[in-house]
Amino acid sequence: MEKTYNPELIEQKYRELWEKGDLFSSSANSSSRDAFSIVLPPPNVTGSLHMGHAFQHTIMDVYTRYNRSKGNQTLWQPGTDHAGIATQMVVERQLSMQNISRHDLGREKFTEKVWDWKSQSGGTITSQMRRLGASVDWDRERFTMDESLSQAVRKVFVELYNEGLIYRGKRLVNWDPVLLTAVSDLEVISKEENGYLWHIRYQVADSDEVLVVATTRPETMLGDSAVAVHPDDERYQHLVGQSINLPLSNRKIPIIADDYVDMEFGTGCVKITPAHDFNDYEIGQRHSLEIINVLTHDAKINSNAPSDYQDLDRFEARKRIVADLEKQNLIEKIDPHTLMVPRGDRTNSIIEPYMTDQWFVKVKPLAEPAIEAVKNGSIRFVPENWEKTYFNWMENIEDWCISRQIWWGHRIPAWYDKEGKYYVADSLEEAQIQAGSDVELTQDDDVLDTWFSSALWPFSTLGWPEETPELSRFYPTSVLVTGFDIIFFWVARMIMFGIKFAGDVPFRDIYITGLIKDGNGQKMSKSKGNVLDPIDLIDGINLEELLDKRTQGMMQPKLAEKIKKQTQKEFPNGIPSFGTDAIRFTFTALASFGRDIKFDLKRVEGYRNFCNKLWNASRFVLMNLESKTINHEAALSSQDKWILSRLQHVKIEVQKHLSDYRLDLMSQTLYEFVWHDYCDWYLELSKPLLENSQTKEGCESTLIKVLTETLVLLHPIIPFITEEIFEQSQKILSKSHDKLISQPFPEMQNELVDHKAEAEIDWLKDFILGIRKIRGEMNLSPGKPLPCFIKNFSAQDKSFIESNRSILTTIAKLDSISLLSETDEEEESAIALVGEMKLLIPLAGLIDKGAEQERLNKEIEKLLKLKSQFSAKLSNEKFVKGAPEAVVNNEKQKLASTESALNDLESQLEKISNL
RNA sequence: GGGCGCUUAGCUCAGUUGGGAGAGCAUCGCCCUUACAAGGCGAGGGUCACAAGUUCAAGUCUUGUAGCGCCCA
Repeated sequence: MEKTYNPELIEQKYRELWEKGDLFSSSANSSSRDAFSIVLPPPNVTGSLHMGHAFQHTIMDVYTRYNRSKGNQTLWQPGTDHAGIATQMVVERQLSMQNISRHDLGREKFTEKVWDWKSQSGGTITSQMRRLGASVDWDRERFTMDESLSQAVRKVFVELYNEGLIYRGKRLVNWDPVLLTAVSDLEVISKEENGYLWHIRYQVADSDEVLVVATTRPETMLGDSAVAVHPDDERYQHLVGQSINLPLSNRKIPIIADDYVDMEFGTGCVKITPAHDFNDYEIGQRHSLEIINVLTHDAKINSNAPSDYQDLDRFEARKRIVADLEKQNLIEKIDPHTLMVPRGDRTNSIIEPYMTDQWFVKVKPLAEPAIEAVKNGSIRFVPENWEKTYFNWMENIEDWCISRQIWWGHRIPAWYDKEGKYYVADSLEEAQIQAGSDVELTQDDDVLDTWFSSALWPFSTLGWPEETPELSRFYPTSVLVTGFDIIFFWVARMIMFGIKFAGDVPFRDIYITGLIKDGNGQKMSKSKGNVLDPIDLIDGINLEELLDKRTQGMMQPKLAEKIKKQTQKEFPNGIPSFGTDAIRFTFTALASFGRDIKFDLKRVEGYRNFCNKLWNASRFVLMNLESKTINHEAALSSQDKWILSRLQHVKIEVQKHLSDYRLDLMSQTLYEFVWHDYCDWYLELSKPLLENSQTKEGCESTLIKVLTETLVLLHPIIPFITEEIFEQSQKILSKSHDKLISQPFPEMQNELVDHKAEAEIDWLKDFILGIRKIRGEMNLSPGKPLPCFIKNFSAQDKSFIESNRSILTTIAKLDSISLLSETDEEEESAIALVGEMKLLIPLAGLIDKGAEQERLNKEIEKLLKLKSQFSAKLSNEKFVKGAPEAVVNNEKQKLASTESALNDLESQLEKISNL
C-alpha cells in the first residue's frame, strides 16, 4: 500500500471501474425477494449541485449501497427537471446581452435555444454526482421533458380535466409583472418591508361627513369598489348603505359592513379593491362588488382608470396620485408603516394579485386520500413531527394554479376554436375529433408549472402509464429523501398524484433532512456569497479562485466587496482538498434530526483524518499479512475474541441506526469502533500477539476478518477508500477480483458474541489505563520501563495476569509484574486500582512524593463526592422502598465499590505521607 | 394571530421506555514509540436557559417565563 492516503487517485480509479462494471445497475439481484428503490429528487437540469444536494445524495447513496449489499434488487433512479421559469430566465438573460428578446426569436426558435443551453450545461449535475460517488442507475436517467414523461403529463392533465379536477377560470392569481406570468402562491415570498400608511379622506356622498381610509397602496384606489367598516363599529354604523365620492375617479362607491375589517387597524375604514387584493376579492364576492382591474399585465395603469394616470407605472402612479390628493387636501396624514410585501422568488419583483384566465387543479378531492395515507401509516414522515406541517397545509389547501405564461415547459394540451371554446385532449388529432374536422384549432400558449411534471416523477420515471416491469417491481419506492422546504411544492403533490394515478402511495417513508447552513448558521445563498461548492471541498480551492467564484455574475455587484472581505476572513488560505470520502463522512455524521445543520470545515478535517487513520491501520494489517497464508481455523486469543465480539455489536447497531434514519449515530458507531477499539486497542494488542507463535495465527486471521467486514460496513459512507483497501487486501489474500461494492453485508454472528472475553479485555484495559495514568500525571517518560507490584488480587485477577503478562509488559511498558501477598511489605508507591486489585509503582527515583499525594487527594475528593451522592440516595427511605430492587442493588454496589476504592486510596495516602 | 422547533463543555452537536452528564473540534501537559505528527499517551472544562410541578429519582415527563429560529396567515 502507498504510504500516504491520496483520495484523488483512488476516487478517479473507482468512478471508472464501478461504472464500467455496470455495478450501479438496478438489474443486479433481480431474483431477490425484496426490492429497494429511491427516486432522486430531480435537480434543475441546468443548475449545479449545492451543499444540500450533496448532503442528500450522500444519504441516498448510503441507503442504496447498503441495500445493494443486503442483496436487494436496488434502484436509485436519477434524473433532472426542466425548471421552467429558472431556465427560461437564464436563457433570456443570455439573449438580452445580445439585445435580443425571446419575442424577437419567436417561440420555436427560443425553445430551441433553451434545448441548446440544456445540452450545453446539463452535464454539470451528472458529473458532480459522479464525483460524489452517487451509485445511481445511469442507464435509467430521465428528464421531465423526455417524450415518455411528457406523455404521462398529458395523460394526467386530460384525465383530471375529464373528471372535473382541472378547470379553466378567471381568478385572482399571483402575477409576476416582470416575467409576465402567473406563479403559484408557494413561489411568492412575503417579507416585511418599510412603507407608508396613507390616510385618505373620502367624502361621504350628499353629506358633510368624511371617512378617512388607511391604505398602503394608494394607487389601487383607482379600482376601489367600496369602503368597508366593521358591522359593530359604532363610529360608522350610521354610514353603512350610503356611498362615498371616490376622489380622482369621480365614481360613487358604497359603504359596506364586513367583519373582515379590523376596527383597531388604521381608522377602521378599509378601501375595497377586489381586482387587486385577495382579501378584497373575497369581500367583493360576498357583497357582489364590481371588479375593476386598473393594471396592465406589466403593472401599468390601464384604460379603466382616468386618463391622467393611464400608462403610468404602478409606482409612478402612486406618486402622482398622492400628489394629486395632496393638492386637493385629501391626505389626512402619512405614517411610516411596515407591511408584508410579496415578491417573486425568482425575479424579486413585487407580485400583483391580478385577474387572468388560468388553469387550476381542484385540490381538495385529491388531498383527502393523501391526508389519509399519512394518517393511516401508509406513509411515514421521519422525523414524524413533519406530518403536522403536512396536515396543516393539506387541510387548508387552495386550488393550484398550474398554468404559466412562459415558453419552456409542457404545453397545456388544450386547443381553442375561433369562438374561444376549448378542447382538452392528448393531441391535436384528438382535439380535432372533439371539435370536428373543419374547425380551426390553436393550442393554448401556456405551459404547465414544473412541479406538475415533478409530481409524477416516482411513477413517470418507471414507465407509467405503461405497465412496465420496473413499475411493478419498484413502485411504491422505499423512501424519499428531501428537505422540508419542498414538502408543499413537491412531496404533497407526489402523494396526491401517486395515489390517484399509480394506485398507491409513491413512497413508504419520507426522510426529511435538515438544511445545510454555513458556519454562522446563515442560509447559503449566492447573494450572501457564502455558498460552498461541494466539489471545492473535495478538490480544494485557493483563495483567489474562491473569491472569483463567489463574486461572479452577481445580481447586486455592490455586495462584492463585502463578500470578498467575509470570504477572506473565513478562508484566509482557501480550502484544502479533503477528498470525497471525507465530505461524505461529514455529511452522514451531521445527519441528525435537527432542522439546521451548520457546516463546519473543522468537521471535514476530522473525518479526513479518520480516513487517513483507516488507511494507515490497513497498511499495518496488510504489511503484517503480506505473503502469509491465513489460517482461518487457528485458535483465538481473548483479545481476538474481544474484537470479534465488539464487531458483532457494531453490526447490530449499524443496522438499527440505518433503519432509524440516524446516519449520524451510524457513522459515530463506526468511527468509535475503528479508531478506538480496532486501532487504539486491538492493533496495539496485536503487536505482542503477532510476536508469539501461540497467538500469531489467530491474530492474523482476526486482523483481516475484522478489517474486511468493517470495510463493508463503512463502504456505504466512504465508498472509495474502502474499495481501494479491499482491493489491496484481496491481492494479499490472492482472492477473487470482486469489488467491495458487491460484497454481501456481514451478518451478525451470534456465536462470536463473547461476554467472557469482553470482561477480560475490560480488565486488561483498566490495568493498562491505570499504569498510563500514573505515567501521564507523574510526567514519566512513556518509554521508561517500570516495575509493577500487585496486591490484593483475586484468583481471577491472578489468572488474567498470567495469561496477559507479556501483553501487559509490552503495552504498559513494564519491566516486571510481581505479585505480593497480603503480608508482604511494599515499597513507597504510586497506586492505581483495578476493581479491588492494587497496582503499585514504586516511587523510588521515579516519582515525586508530593505529586503522588496531590494526585491521590484529587482522586479521593472525586470519590468522596460520588460516595455522598450514593449514600444520600440509599439513606432516603422513600428511595429504598419505592425504587425497583435492581436499581437499589445497583446503587448499593456502586457505593460499596466507591467505598472500597476510597479506603484503598486513603490508606495509601497515609502510607506514603508517613514515610 | 395560528403552527412547529431550538436553548447541554470555549465551539459544533449526541443523549432512544426517567436511574452515577457524552463525542468531535479547541485548550493544557508529555512524546518523532517502525501503521498513522492528518499521530500517540494523559489532563482540565458543564447549577443540562430560568422557574414551578409530577416522581423515591428529571437533561429526559407537565406547565409557565425569557431568548432565538422556521413555516403559514
